Amino acid sequence: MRYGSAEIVPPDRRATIKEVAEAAGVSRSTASRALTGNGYVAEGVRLRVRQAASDLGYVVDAMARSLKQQSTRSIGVLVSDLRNEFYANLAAGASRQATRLGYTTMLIDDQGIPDDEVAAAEAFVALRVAGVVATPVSAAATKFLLRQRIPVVEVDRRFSDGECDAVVIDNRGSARAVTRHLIEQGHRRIALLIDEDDWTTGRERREGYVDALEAGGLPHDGDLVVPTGWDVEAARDAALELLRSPDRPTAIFAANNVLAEGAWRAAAELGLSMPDELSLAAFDDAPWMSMVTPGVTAVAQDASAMGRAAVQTLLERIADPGAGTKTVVLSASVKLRGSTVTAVPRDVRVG
Amino acid sequence: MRYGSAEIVPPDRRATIKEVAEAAGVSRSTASRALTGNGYVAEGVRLRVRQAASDLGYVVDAMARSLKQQSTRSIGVLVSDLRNEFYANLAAGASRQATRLGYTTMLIDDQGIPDDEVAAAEAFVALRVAGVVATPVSAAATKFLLRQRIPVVEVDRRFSDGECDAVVIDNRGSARAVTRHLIEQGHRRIALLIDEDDWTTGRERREGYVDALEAGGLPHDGDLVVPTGWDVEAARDAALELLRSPDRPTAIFAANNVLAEGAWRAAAELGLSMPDELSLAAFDDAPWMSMVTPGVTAVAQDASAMGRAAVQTLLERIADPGAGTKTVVLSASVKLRGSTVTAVPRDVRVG
DNA sequence: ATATATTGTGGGATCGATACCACAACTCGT
DNA sequence: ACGAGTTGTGGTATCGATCCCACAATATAT
Repeated sequence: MRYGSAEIVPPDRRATIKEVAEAAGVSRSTASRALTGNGYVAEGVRLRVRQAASDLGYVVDAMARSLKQQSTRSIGVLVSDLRNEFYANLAAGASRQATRLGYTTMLIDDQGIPDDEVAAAEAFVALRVAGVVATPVSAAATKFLLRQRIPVVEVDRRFSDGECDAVVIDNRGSARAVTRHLIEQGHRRIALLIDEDDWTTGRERREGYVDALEAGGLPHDGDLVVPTGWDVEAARDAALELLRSPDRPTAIFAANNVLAEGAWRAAAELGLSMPDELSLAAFDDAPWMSMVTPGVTAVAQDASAMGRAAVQTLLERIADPGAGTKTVVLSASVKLRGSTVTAVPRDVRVG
Repeated sequence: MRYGSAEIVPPDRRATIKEVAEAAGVSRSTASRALTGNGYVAEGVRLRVRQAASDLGYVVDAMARSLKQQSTRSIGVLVSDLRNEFYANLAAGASRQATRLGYTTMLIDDQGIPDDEVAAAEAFVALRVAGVVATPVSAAATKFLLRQRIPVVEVDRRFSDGECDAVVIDNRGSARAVTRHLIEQGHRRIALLIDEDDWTTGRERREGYVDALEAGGLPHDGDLVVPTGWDVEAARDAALELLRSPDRPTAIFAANNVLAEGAWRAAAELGLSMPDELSLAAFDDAPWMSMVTPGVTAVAQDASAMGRAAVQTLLERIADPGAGTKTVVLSASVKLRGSTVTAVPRDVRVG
């Protein structure tokens, strides 16, 4: 872009609406109306202002705007670990939906650390976000946000039941369905590999597992519920110990994809062939589960859809702050694969 | 929290510094100094103000602050597809580093769409971010941001060479190393599965591939460079066709993890055993590559470290806008696995 | 005792955009 | 020709926090 022979150099200060107004020969009020479309402006003037704005490379200052308007078009998204694809997909779904609906997203990864979660909540308040979508790791952040009158939607798990909206899947029902499937395959000793009991996810998955055992008339053997750490190594170690014991289970139900990876590695290490020597089922489908041989039976949750639904719910709440809280329960499907069956039937849908 | 017998209800308006000042019996100026720590405040007064702020649940309005200060403590992160774990890890690394250094992150997923990328850039300008980290899909967004005097760090690939900082890995060298490895395994017909040539990533990986062929005295057969779409399906189809041809290659080098998945599925479908009937190597290590049997040889880039380095570079640039642009080249390692070798040696480091 | 630092506080302008209100110019019906 | 309505524009206060500057009060030096 050249004017005469001189290269255009951008000014060192950004243009303000005042400069746009002067360039167009109108007042700031008129310029504002021309650019935002709120209020009367003659067509010719509107064009002149638009042209001046574009010439000057004017971009509205969202700070000044939202300071005046006392509201922002941005939402906060708080997830526990972006490197875990479940959260990444959730964030992607939320972010895209927000963009689609004209909101910008402030994303914070709190690494599952409660203190960081509260710090993130404070940052969101400082930024005056219109609302927050969070996968909570404690009740503190949500409480803090709600006290500040900022709408919150809890996703995946609940810490503030009834106090805010939520988007979850039917953990209990899905866990029950998978466990029932294992029972139907003839298994009598089915272990549950689980990392926590404090979150609704862990608790409900465990309840579903117990439900199915009871419905199937199987004893609920406490030794078969194996608590473990949250990472692959811990899960692998726990699974190794479990599978080396004399009365080892014939099937393992891993409560999430990380634990499933640990179990898978343990089984591979011990040379146990699936599904005959050991069956494995997981909560949370992950790409590798359909890449390995045999594939791993898993409950597939659409994390991206959860993110979308959460943003949707949040914006409805923003539009109507007075409405009663609601919980959206999304369905999940069980992907049957070679780790539990020899002839693989088509997907089963639950929830 | 109860006072007397009445439940405390939060006020419907958020507290401002003026209210904090009044509660503490000081002026707004003093309250500001007490809270920010800029300027003189008597110790007793500081405590009184802090207490008042905490009682009122005061949280600073970042909008008002940055409007006055004409600067923000937030950066923009622009990635192409959060569902792709490469970008997710990159974003996680960037986000965490930013948080660590006292910045908040605005994350946008532009889905690899140039128009969305430019829209995202405009949103960043409106929000007056201090800088932007981006995996560019065209030159437009970066140019726009630079014209607005907003520092940009391009990550993974370059569109604005020399005009801004960048963080990349040694694509050419890594591709050369992998291809050389395949040649050393005795392969003479090595196909390159690649989805694009317009980005520095694709171009350099291809150059590295060609380098190695030439160095190994092999003919550079154009038919062995297979262009394909960017998704798994397209890659699988291309690989299927390639592997069904009468003079099929004995090795495939997939230019990224998505294409590798397509190739893997194609090989599985055709029942080709690895590494004897077919060898497969990939650029971009993904979790499934170490879960499957045999494992897939791959160039492992530390996406999280790239994100960290990008934020680091960005903040240095913000601190010293006048310095010459720099390009940070991170190293990558080649993970040798069963898809190319029978006895698996330890990792080879390149770059 | 007076001059000079030091310590501490408040007043008021400022950042950029918006939106209410007043008002001007013009159209139209009677 | 006059009042009522429509169309269009500008002046000004405002959002919340910061920070420069003036200035008061006290401490220290000469």
